[in-house]
Amino acid sequence: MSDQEIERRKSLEFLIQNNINPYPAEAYPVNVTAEEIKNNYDEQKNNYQDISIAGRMMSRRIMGKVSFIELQDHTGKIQVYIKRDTLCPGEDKSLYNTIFKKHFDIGDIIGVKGFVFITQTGEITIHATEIKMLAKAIRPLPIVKEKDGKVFDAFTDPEQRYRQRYLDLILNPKSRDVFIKRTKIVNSMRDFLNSKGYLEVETPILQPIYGGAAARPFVTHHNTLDIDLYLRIANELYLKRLIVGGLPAVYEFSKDFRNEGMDRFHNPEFTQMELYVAYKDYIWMMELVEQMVEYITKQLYGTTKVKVGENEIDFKAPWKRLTMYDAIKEFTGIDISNMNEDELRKTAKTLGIEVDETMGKGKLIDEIFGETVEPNLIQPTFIMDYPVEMSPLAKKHRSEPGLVERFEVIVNGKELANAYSELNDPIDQRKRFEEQLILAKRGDKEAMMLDEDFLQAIEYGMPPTAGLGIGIDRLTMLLTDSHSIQDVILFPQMKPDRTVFELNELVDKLQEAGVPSEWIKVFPQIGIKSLKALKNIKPGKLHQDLCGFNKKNKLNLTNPTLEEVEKWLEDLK
RNA sequence: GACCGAGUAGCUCAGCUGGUAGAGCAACAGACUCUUAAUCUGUGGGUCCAGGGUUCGAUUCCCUGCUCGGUCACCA
Repeated sequence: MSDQEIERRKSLEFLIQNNINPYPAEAYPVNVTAEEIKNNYDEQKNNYQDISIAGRMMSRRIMGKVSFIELQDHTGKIQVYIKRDTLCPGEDKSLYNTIFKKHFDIGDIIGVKGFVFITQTGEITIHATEIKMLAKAIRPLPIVKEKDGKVFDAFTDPEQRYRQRYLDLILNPKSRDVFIKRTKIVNSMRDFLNSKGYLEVETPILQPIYGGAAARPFVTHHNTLDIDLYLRIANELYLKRLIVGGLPAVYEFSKDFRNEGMDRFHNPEFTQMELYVAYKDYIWMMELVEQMVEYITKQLYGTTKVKVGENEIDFKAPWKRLTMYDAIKEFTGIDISNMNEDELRKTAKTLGIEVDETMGKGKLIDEIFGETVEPNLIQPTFIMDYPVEMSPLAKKHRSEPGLVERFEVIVNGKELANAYSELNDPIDQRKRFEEQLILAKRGDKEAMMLDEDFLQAIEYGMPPTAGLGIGIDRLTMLLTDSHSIQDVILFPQMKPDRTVFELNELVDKLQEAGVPSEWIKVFPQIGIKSLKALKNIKPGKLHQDLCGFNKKNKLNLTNPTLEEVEKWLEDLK
């Protein structure tokens, strides 16, 4: 424990001994927020003269008989003026002199009652008539200072920001803002879809057969049924079953799981919104997508223009539409629409793209597109008509052989959404699944499984349907100008910290060996933080270290005997 | 998965060619009744990520590991 933590625990004790509950149970009535005061206070009107507010004390300037603190609630910070003789009108000044000055700390959650005024330096401030401890913080908060919009000692370490998101939310208003925006984005998307009468549904996350996308799944096990289940990689096949069932339009905000690499665009669990509408096609869906995203952007910013990195992106509909072949032609000058596999391979090579013999026609086209076109599409663009080999769930193109009716939305060089005229021909669908099975046998770990139950469903007849998947994380990244997916997911996946794991393991073993808990706490402090460290230590040295630490730090613990220490080590083996 | 970079006080970071560490803020003691990165005086605080090696001696050099970041690869 650091000196500061020890000090705070002492303060905690002091409060308790002076009949001040550091964690009171009763509600604290709040009648105003920092933002409301700052926006609406008017010296002439003399409003906000009886306010009650609660929040976290973020900084403190003590000037003898007067102090200023910054109180932060969910809307922002406001300054509070604490004057000894206002707070303690009587003889007893201990609330100010002792309780507040000595035993309140930065990070404590407090309640303040008082009236608003403007200081000599012109800052809207609450003059406190009452302060109350609502929750004592016994761990010091990182200190961030600010002057004229410049931030000093900013809390920016990505590891801490993601592992301890609560600190990020307390200390970085921008981060808090991103997550508020994320919810607004989801809400306006839901409003948009509901206004059209579409039905929001829930489908299984645990699936006996995973499908609907090309990806490796997470596997889990159901004990009672004694079967393996997969965390869904998509919900497409379930939503389509609902279309078979006669629901005309269904959608779901779907947490999906993919057991693949992680980088700034990929988190193992992520969110997609999938939508299926009967009797529509992908042409119709393009209009819906551009309208929906335009609507969301307007709701969020009041404009369709958003700055993303160096670029200003305009989401105003309609968006540019290009077929995949035309897009490649536009960016390379090469028309690949009539090329066979060999010619495609040659073309790829001349463009400096690495190819190998296992790549089929579809894969080659995708590689060429990914290298030459995708990164260059900054403004929202529909890329239409993909090779059939890459899209086992999309309907064959109405006029172009070898292609399917599929589009992707590319924004800022990245895919944002993916949509098809859905394949509803059960014979063709079975054939496509079978082709996937062949790929799987050849070792493609992402090939789709044959879903017999799904095939059965569409054999009963599925109306022609347009389907869409849109990445909520990616959309949020775009609309909040976030560099990494971890900035738009509250608790992104992180590798567990090995040292924490080892420490827990050690504590468990020490408990088993009957070491008293007050002594267990000492072990890490004398440098023993893992079982490995304990194995190499001699009982005599351990005994010396423990007793020495006790004496040096005046813990006043009863020293164990050497025999006891020997027995602990014995029991650990 | 490959390569590169980072890990030092509660926080943000210095620390030269190896001699066991510094600053600001925070903390503690004191002064101060309108300050605002408050100020002024004084004090305490660190297995320099972990393990191993080279060395008389390692925070520093080398190797391995852990965690994070970046780039690329894989991947929607």
